[in-house]
Amino acid sequence: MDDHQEIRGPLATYLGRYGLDVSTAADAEGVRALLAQQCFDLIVLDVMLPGEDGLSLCRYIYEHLKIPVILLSAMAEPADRIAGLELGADDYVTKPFDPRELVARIKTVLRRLEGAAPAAPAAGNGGYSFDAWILDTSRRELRHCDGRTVELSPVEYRLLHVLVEHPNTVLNRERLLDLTTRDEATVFDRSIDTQVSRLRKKLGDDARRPRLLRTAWGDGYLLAAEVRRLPI
Amino acid sequence: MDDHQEIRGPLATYLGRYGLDVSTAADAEGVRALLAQQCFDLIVLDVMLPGEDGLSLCRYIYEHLKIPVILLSAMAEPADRIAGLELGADDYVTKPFDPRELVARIKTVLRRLEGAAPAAPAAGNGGYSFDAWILDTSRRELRHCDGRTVELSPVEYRLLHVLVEHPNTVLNRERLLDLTTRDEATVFDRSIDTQVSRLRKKLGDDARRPRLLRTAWGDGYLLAAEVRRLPI
DNA sequence: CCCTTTTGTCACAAGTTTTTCACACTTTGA
DNA sequence: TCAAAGTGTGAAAAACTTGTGACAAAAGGG
Repeated sequence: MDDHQEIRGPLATYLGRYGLDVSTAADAEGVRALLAQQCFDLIVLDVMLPGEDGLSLCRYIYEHLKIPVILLSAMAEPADRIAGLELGADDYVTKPFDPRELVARIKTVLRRLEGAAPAAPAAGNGGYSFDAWILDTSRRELRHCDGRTVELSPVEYRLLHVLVEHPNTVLNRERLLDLTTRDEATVFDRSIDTQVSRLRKKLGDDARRPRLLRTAWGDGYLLAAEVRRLPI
Repeated sequence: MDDHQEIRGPLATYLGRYGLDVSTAADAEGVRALLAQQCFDLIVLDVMLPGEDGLSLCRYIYEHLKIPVILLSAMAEPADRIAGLELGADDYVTKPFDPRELVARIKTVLRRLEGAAPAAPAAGNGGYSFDAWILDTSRRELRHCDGRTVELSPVEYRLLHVLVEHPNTVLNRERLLDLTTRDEATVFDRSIDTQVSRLRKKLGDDARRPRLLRTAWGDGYLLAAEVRRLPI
């Protein structure tokens, strides 16, 4: 996750040789896209990214995902390093550096984390990520991987929650209504359509050609996405 | 725990000023003596000690005591740092260094540990920090990071305390009432709304678009912030 | 290709829920 | 006992949600 291909490629290869499973991205947006798709144990992040600042991304990761971050930077003053560490980074390595030292520092961070492993299950159960979205079930909000959050009404939230718990599965209207409406108020089928429409709009899904919240003609709807449960 | 009195003294004083409780020792034997007497959260260790090597002491501490260690050393080659980290050190700082960076690294190591550990609940009565605020539980007051303090009424204080103990979690009115009212006086739900409104005003939160004390429509309220327990 | 069925969307209104306020009642401390 | 601060209450206002019906668009079947 460095901004220079010349560094990023070889570094990834090098880390891979140490038994680490590595993915790389060119900029903050790429990192967020990766984060939405899979879980990571640790993130190595260059402070100088094109576009969004590495530091702001670091803060986001610390606050929302709790994945350890090691910051990389060229010519960092002590003040820069302090700022990075106080933002939630777990280490700060200044370029140029010996790649073996980076490996050692990665392992040190991971070692500490494993040692103190049993993460408290108490505070909320994290959430789900799918496509470029994160449904944060403890905060009850929907966040895009670019950082913006989208407000969801109670029914929209419940609807998305149901969909996300049954991804790639057709859910008929009756089922969706049962799972969505709180009291057994008799509502007619079509109200779900409206809610789907509203949700699609918030997800940026085009109804003509929906990518995520697809229509199962004559049957119901389904969320077409790979959903991951997030720890936290 | 540095071998030079000229450094050790001032450094201890400096660290003390950051709210850290510090003991010092001149050599490995002194460290071992201290370790036998009391518990430490973290040890800062100079590699070049008279007598027993700092590295061997570090290994001992890692293997037997599991107390985090930050190694200090003058003119360390990457190979030295790697060796130190692989021996179980949690960080390795090369002299000369900015003392503020050392403080930042100490806090980072401690934070990493706290986050993973099951966090002792009762323990300290220090306080909590969230957003730009500090809730001082020993003084029962709310301070902004710009220095000004805000007076809280008893109920406001209890409400904020509850929220701060369950951050990023939706708490319904019933729950908030249970945790907020002292005696089981039957109070109706809506009184919480009033208190929330009053608290929001003091936190400078706009009710139209609350940033911190958010409304979970149809459910309750939640504090949307990263909360940290403060030591002291 | 046309007709029927199903779905998408919109504005609107009804219904809920929340916010805020003044006021009365209670507690606290001098 | 009195004043001052705190707190619950009810009501009114504001904000927001959500079902509905109408109509447009799309899909499927013959």
